[in-house]
This record gives sequence, C-alpha cells and structure tokens, in this order.
Amino acid sequence: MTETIVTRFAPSPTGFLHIGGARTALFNWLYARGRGGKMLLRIEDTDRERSTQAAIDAILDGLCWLGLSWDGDAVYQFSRSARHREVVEALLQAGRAYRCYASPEELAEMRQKARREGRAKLYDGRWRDRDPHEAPPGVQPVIRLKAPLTDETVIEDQVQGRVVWQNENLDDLVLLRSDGTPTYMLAVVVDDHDMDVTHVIRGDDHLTNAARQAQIYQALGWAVPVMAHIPLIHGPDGSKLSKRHGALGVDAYRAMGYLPEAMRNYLVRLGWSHGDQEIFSTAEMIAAFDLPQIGRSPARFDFAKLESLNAHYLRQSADADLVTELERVLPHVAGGPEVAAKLTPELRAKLLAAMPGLKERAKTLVELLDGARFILAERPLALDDKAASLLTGDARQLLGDLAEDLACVEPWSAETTEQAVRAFADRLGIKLGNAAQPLRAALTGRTTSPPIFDVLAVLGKSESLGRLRDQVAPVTAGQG
RNA sequence: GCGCCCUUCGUCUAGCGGUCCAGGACGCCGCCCUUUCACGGCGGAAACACGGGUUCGAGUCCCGUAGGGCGCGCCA
Repeated sequence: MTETIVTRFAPSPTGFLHIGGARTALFNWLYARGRGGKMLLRIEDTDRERSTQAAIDAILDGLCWLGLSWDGDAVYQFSRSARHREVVEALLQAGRAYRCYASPEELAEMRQKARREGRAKLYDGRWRDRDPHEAPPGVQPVIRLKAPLTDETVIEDQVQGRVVWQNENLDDLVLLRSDGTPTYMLAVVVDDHDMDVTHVIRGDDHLTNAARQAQIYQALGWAVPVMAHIPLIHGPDGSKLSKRHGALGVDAYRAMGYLPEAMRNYLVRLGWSHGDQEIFSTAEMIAAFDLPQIGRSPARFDFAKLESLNAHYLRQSADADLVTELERVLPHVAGGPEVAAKLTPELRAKLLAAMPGLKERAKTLVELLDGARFILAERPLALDDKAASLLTGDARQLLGDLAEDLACVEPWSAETTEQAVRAFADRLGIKLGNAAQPLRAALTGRTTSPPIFDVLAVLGKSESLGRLRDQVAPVTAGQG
C-alpha cells in the first residue's frame, strides 16, 4: 500500500489571488490529481493585521474560476494556534527551544554588527544557554529554536536539486512571539505535519525558509515532506512582476476576457514543459505533469502568448458555450452591463448564429463581444470613420440598387444572398469586393466583420434591408 | 554585506557528451487562400551570457567572471 499523495495550497489572505499564486495552486492540484492524491487548502491568516475576509473570498473565487478544487474544508491557520503553542511547549521541555529576552534595540545592534563583520548569522544566541533567572523583570520573552551550530542542513528539492546550508549561517529563529502567538515558520511545519502533507510545492521565495523549517522538523523528530520550490514569475523585463505587468488578481484576467482553460494551459507551460507539446487538455496536463520537468529559472509573463492560447480555446469552444460564457462575463467587463440589459432571446439567437464567424476573429471574450456589436446595435447604425469614408455618394447609390435586388431574395440565407450580390456585381461589371465592402459598412458600421453573407443571414431580411436603406443617399432636390 | 538559486532565438521552451551549422510554440516579416478582417497553408529572420578547464568530442560535466532573482523580521 503506497502512501497517499497530499499537496496543499497555502495562501496568506492579504490580497487577491495573483498569477504566481494561481500557478502554484495549479501545480499542486495537477500533482495531486495525477496521482490519486489530495490537494488541501490552508489559509495562512496568522497575520491578524493584514488578513481580510475580502481577500479570502477573492482567493476562493479565483480558485473556483480556474477550476482548481481542493479536498475537504479549508484550514484556517489562526484557529490552530493552541496546537502550535503546545508544540513549542514540548520543544521547550525537550530542551530544543529556549526563551530569549533580547530587546528590539539589542536585536538591531546585533544585526548591524553582524553585517559589519560580514557574517550571515544575525542573532548571536545570547540567551541560548543563559540562566533564565537572569531574565530582565517584566519582559515577555520570545521562544527561539535551539538550532544546530555545526554541520549542514540539506534539502533534496525536486526542482532545485540538492541545496546545502552550513548551519553556522542559520540563526535561532523565533517560534513563538512575546505575545504568545506562533510565527509562520512554526505554524507551517506543524500544520503540514498535522495535515499529513507529503509534498510541499511552493514558490522558490520559500527556499531559504525550507532550510529553517527542516531544522524545526528535525527538532520535532518529524519527517520532512518532499519539497519542490518552483521559480517565480517575472515581468516582461525580467524584474519583479508588477501590476502593470500582469501581477493582477485572477478576477482581472476574467474581466479581460480570458478563459480558465486558456489560463491553465498558459500557466502550466510557464516553467514546465512536456517535449514540444503546447496545447494541453486538462486531462492531458494531469497525466503529464511532474516535478522534475519544472525548470529552475524564472519565466517572464507574456500577454501575447496568453492571448494566442485564449484565441485557440475560443475557436475550439462550442458556440452555445460561448454565448453562455459571454453572458457570464458581461457583468464583469466594460460596457457589459448595458448589453446584458437588452439581451433578448431574439438577439441571443442571432448571437449564437453568428458565433462561428465571430469566434474566429476574437482573442478574448471582450473582443468577441466587440465583434458582436453589429448584432446588438440599433438602427440607424453609427459608422466608424473607415466605414463612413467608404460610403461615398456613389457607394450609397450602389447600395440603393443592391437593396432592390436583395428585396427580391427568397428564401433569405447566406447562399441566396451571395447569389444575388454576385449577380448584381456581374451585371454592373464590378468586382465583388466593390459591392461587398459598402454592404459591410452599411450592415455593421465597420470595414471588418465576419463574412458578409453570414452577416446578412444572421441579421435577417428586414433588419438587413432596413440598415441598407438607412445608408442610401437621400435624393437631393434641385440638383442639376 | 551574507546565504541560496538562475543564465539556449524578443518571450515560453526542447536538448539529459556525438544524431545540434540547435528543434517546437508565441510574436515579427513575406507569400498563398480570400468580399474585409481573421482562420488555415507555405517560407523567412532570430539563441547556446563570457572565460577557463575535463574529454577524441561540450548547449549538455567542472571552475571562475558578469548579469539577474530570492532570502536574511517577534510578515507570511
């Protein structure tokens, strides 16, 4: 019987679920799901000042949107502080921890001195072996780990390889603050242990923490879980990811019109690869994902590639699903709510009918919505600049004649209207494009759109003829 | 300052000592398709950070240098 794989995602609720956190969650999820294991969720809310319910909600929402489900109830770290204290007490009893009464001033002094002397260790261990009777009166001590002074601490990391620290460079970290609350370093170790976590997959900003945590495990006599520290995501310029670069909450990506499957595909390929494969269904990525194939260097965030992936999944989506998806994002995108308000069943049907031509031209749901504007627009249509300049007097004249031909078309479809327009162009001896472009301008208000005969079909006969006649130049009296 | 990590086309990456005058994808450029814009097809420009080793042979192993990142809290 092999041990069940247990991973966990452990965000601190001090902000939204950003792109790096989303990828960490994805990796944990994939690793567990691919091995019949579990992914747990732990909210690291021990920082009472900065943790908020809004952030918790945003993180949970973000995970749900991305389709990353966790097993069991979320564990709130703060609620476990009694257990954390209990562990520290045991450490104290066992002589693996001690009370330290150093004041903030002393600590600052020590750090300054260490730096000056080029030493890595900042705390000098002055209370490590000191008689507690010498404790200054009225001072609440912190409790520090009695870390090993010699030898080395080693992490066999699944991504970073074997990483070694000399213990002389690691100082005695604080386990319990003077107010009796546990520190993150202690809480993580105790919780991961109590939750039976077998694999810790997290950002490599925690790599140094891993060494200190390993020392805590060691003092407790607990087995260290398998570690995998994945490189951070950087901005396009290689520096830290800033808001301008995409360090946004996943809700922002939803608002920009990205599909969760595209996000997952983009994120999984950021720092991980499987030969030359670029496109992964969820099942495929679950099957293929593993730790050793994760690269060790940070990847830069690239909107262009995300967009192209999104365009791929947009094209691949079923038309009806896209209409549904469009309705779902409407409340979240600019100009969306107004559209949602006037979306009648009739318009919805037109949207569905136009979807094959629409989805091929959009990279995001926002662009998809924009492409669909001509369906939602009301007569008389507003023309954009290019469309307006296309509709010269001659063109309007031509549209009038063409409208007459089209009025006779029955039944009304892409095929029959195409026949009519082609015949019209032939009769006038003009190229099809010379009829099609003014038609497009009149029907959509733009110079680009899905195939014009599809537009005609989607709009229907009366709406199409109405829009055409709106643009026909009125006969001006007294001319000539 | 100290510790740790990283370095293949602009970007994501393949490559696990010879099959690499370095492959794929996005982006870019050109051509084809075409009623527009897309999609699609075809083609092109574009990279092993630098310097030393090891080896018959190095993108692949070792050591330096340079550059970048992360960490160094009674934050997480």
